[in-house]
Amino acid sequence: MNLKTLAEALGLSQTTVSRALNGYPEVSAATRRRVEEAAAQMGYRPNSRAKGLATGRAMLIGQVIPTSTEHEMVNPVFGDFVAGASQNLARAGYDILLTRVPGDDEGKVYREFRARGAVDGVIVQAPAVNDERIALLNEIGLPFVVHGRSTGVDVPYSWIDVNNTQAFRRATEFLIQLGHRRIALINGLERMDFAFRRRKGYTRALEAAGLTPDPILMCTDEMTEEFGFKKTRHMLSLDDPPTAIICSSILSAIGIRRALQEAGLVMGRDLSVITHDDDLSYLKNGQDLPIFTATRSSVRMAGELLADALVQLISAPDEGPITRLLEAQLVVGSSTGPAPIQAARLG
Amino acid sequence: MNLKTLAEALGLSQTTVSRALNGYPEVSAATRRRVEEAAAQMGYRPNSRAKGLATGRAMLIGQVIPTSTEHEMVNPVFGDFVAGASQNLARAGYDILLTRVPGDDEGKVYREFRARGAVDGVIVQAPAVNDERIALLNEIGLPFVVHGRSTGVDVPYSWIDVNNTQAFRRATEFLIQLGHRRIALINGLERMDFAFRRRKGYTRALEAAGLTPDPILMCTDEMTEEFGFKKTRHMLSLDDPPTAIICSSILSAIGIRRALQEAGLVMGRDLSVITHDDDLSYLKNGQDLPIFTATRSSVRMAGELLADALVQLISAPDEGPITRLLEAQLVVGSSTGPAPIQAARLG
DNA sequence: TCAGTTATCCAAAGCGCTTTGAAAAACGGT
DNA sequence: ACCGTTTTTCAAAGCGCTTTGGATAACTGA
Repeated sequence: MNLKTLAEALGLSQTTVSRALNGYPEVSAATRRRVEEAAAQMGYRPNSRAKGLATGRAMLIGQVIPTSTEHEMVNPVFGDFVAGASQNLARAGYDILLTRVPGDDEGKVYREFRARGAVDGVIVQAPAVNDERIALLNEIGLPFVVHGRSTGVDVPYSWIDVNNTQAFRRATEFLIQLGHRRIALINGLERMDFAFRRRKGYTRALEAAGLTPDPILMCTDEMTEEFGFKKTRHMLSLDDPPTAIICSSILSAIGIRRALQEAGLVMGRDLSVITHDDDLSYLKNGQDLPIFTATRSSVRMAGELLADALVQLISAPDEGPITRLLEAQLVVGSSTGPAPIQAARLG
Repeated sequence: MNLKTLAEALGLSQTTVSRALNGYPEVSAATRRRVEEAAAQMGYRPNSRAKGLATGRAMLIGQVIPTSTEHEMVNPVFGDFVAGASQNLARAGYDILLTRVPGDDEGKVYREFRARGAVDGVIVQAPAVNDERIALLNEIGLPFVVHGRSTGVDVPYSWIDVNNTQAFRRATEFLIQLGHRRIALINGLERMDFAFRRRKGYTRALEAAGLTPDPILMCTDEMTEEFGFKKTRHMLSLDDPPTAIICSSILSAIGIRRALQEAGLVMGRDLSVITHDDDLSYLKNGQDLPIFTATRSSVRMAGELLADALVQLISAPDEGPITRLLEAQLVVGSSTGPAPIQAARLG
């Protein structure tokens, strides 16, 4: 069923049928209804590629699957993010074109997107510090929104980000107020912008309280469960172990919990833990009674906001970049408590 | 840069340039190289939509984001699955078209895919028992491969599945051999085919050992961490609590661990746990020293296999359905051990 | 040299839609 | 009845590619 046969069946021209279905005013109400009914009844849908070719728009948003090159790990927030994004993109008639990067060259994919006219815009995930993708996308003129920011890039671009610095600063302050002095940081890869900023917030809070950040208590890697486990186990074996840990991912926080369990320690009493919580649908921290004290920010909502921003950017490219900074919520659970007495005295 | 300008720049016809780039024999080696070099140098890429319109193929595979309608939860295996699938699809020149289902009607999306010619085939996730999507896709003639099977559907269709029945039967037998008699099942939603089959395997093993499955020890829901936690906590409070639990997801198994920790019990000693493990990249169970004894099957590899199968199915639709049953590996970790003495005696 | 192949290239049609520019029909006012 | 407007409809061009059916050029062997 294509436009031609539908038009013939109705005894109308393709022009009229097309206009009737696309809401143009140059068609009588009666004809429009007749066309719409026939289209619905015959299950007519305009061919995507033909429509795209004629209009010059793909109605597709490009999205590269965010995998770390180190361990081929897929970002665990990807599912929730894309669910949020595609929900709002769908409202505007867009679908997501998902692709994987062969090797390491995401820029190549973007160039190809552009040259092939495959997508109308892209969402950029997991920006690094000084991320070179932003300059590239600006250069080739493909509309894009970044999920996060990139420290060191000072050309204007559209982004939506969580205030990571502030979130981890507050979390650290919270622990300091509870009497903690030895506070560890189990962070993501610090060439990633979010991790870089979280460390900054952590460090600033320590320094503001007159504490010196201790390199022994700071580590950075891919945020797996195992990473949290191993690092915690190691830190507990130190001469002067931490009384609290701040962690960048709930998955690693689960690893922390496992290490504590193994050591026979009670989380929240013997050692306090605060984690960032992306509010993943399959790993809820609990609403009323959170397991972990956490800096919470829904990644799914971020997906929705990025989708809206990108749609707007595509429809009005000259209105300048869209930026939005989201504040994470500090939710207090049972994983934090006052610093153990002796530790507080020693500190 | 389009074909026309490229052809003009080369002083050739569009036909020749197109043929040169697509590897047709009717073009001299010298001309071909000249064309290829110019195309590379000028960054020419054929427009996706124009090419698709001319060839009648979209070079896109449809994929609906697998969210449960109940809790809007995105399937946690989705990221790894799609990473595997898109890797192998990319090799054959396909990208993934990702879309969300408005409301609950996935069939509507498939019909639209077909009518719009938006995709060349689809991957069907999370089949239920008697899944009606299979009949629909057969009816509308859209090539598809199912990730899993659907008990009760007896028309032929292509699928790739883990042998869930066998996996859970073996896991249950393993526990029985360790002396366990009170074995609980924390399962996924049993209208899902995989959960239905796992329960079958579990039940069969019990019955083969002369044990009667106890409804009190069987529960089914969305497989979150919290579900594992709450159910375990509840089961531990029973008069005759289980000495072992079989669980359908490593996330829920983590919840089980938390409940045990809370109750002051040691996993593997006081209570044994076996979980299914999809070998998620962000939640590794450990290779040499697995945390959980598990029935392991890589969902990423499943994605790769499904991609290959679908590509083949599209290129040779008449060769009949492709089916493949994968055996899960039983890996023994530290979460299982002999049944506690008194429980074994009582049982 | 010339007819018969074969290698090489091309003009034009077609994929299914939108959209421009024009024509036909309907309308309103005199 | 007639003319100027407005409403309604349409034919045809164009989006950028592939592919069919020729045409031309370059080789053969006699």
